Amino acid sequence: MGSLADSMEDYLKKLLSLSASGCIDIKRKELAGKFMCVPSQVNYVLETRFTLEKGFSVESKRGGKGFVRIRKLDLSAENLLSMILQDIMDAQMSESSARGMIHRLYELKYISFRESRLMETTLNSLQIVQDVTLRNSLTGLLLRDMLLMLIKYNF
Amino acid sequence: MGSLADSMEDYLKKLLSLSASGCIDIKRKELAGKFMCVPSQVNYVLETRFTLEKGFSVESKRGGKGFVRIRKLDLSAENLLSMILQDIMDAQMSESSARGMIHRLYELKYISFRESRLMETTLNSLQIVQDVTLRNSLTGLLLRDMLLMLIKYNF
DNA sequence: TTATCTTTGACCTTCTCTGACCTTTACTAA
DNA sequence: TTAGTAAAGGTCAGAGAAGGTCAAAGATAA
Repeated sequence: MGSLADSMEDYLKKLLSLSASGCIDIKRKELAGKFMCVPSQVNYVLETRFTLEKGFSVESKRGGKGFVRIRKLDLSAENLLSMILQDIMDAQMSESSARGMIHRLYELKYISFRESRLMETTLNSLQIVQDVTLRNSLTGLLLRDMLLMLIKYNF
Repeated sequence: MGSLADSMEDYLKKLLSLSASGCIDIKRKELAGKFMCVPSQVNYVLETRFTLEKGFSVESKRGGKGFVRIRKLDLSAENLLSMILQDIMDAQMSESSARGMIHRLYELKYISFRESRLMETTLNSLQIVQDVTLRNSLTGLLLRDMLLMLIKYNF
């Protein structure tokens, strides 16, 4: 069976999916109690599973009436396009930002899972290019062209 | 008589064939214990017998509640992808034959139109690689990895 | 005998989980 | 008001639990 962290992740995601607003408030200590672990374990789960990268935002308040609020972000199309535009404008497209972009495109359902894997596979294969400069330009070029293609054939 | 590696291979393949999902999770240390060998021997078996080329995918997670997951991929003979795979397994590939292959895959409905465009875009971008040998190896590698990916994430 | 395949073991990296200690906030008694 | 206190939540380093790597030694096959 999965780790405690995994179950806690599942539990929170289930709560989130059941909530109409895509937002839940929890008590750190209560949650820890329910899972019979130390409160800081909750932070561990939040830091590893509910990151911005993964499409969540977490805010909290300390002290009496404190809480931890978890939100499922739904990135708007405008946000995404502006981000991508920026990435493309920046001449240098690092491999990691390329991967981030691919992931976001998938999350937003602009590309299918297979398409995202196809794009990532390309990045992987490029790793055998020794010349870093060549590899980086290839990465940028590839992402750009793929995006243009996707846009052309109707996003 | 067979080596330890051979028996371990047989054992794992039997487990796989008994599993309805074609997927098993094992504990590296436990398996090593069962065969009275060091844990790294398990890695040796996985690396030599359960490769992507041989139709398996292996993923794992470290740390507490870690695991090694072995999947049997569909590489059956009637699978066109696997036949194509044989052709290009270790060879270089010219751009034109790569394009032909992509087109065939599309015609046979193994890939969508967008997917075919994505793959072709990659070939286009590779054109900036001057060194023909490098370019052809990259082309072969890319096609191969893309096919393996398509097989891995199964239809 | 040489080349290839197996096996081992020392050392490494990643992931989880815990506990001690810190900071912030609401409330309340002076 | 203000100072103090209790009740949250936050941080961080370290321990423990997997799995991974690599090179060298030991077998086997050609």
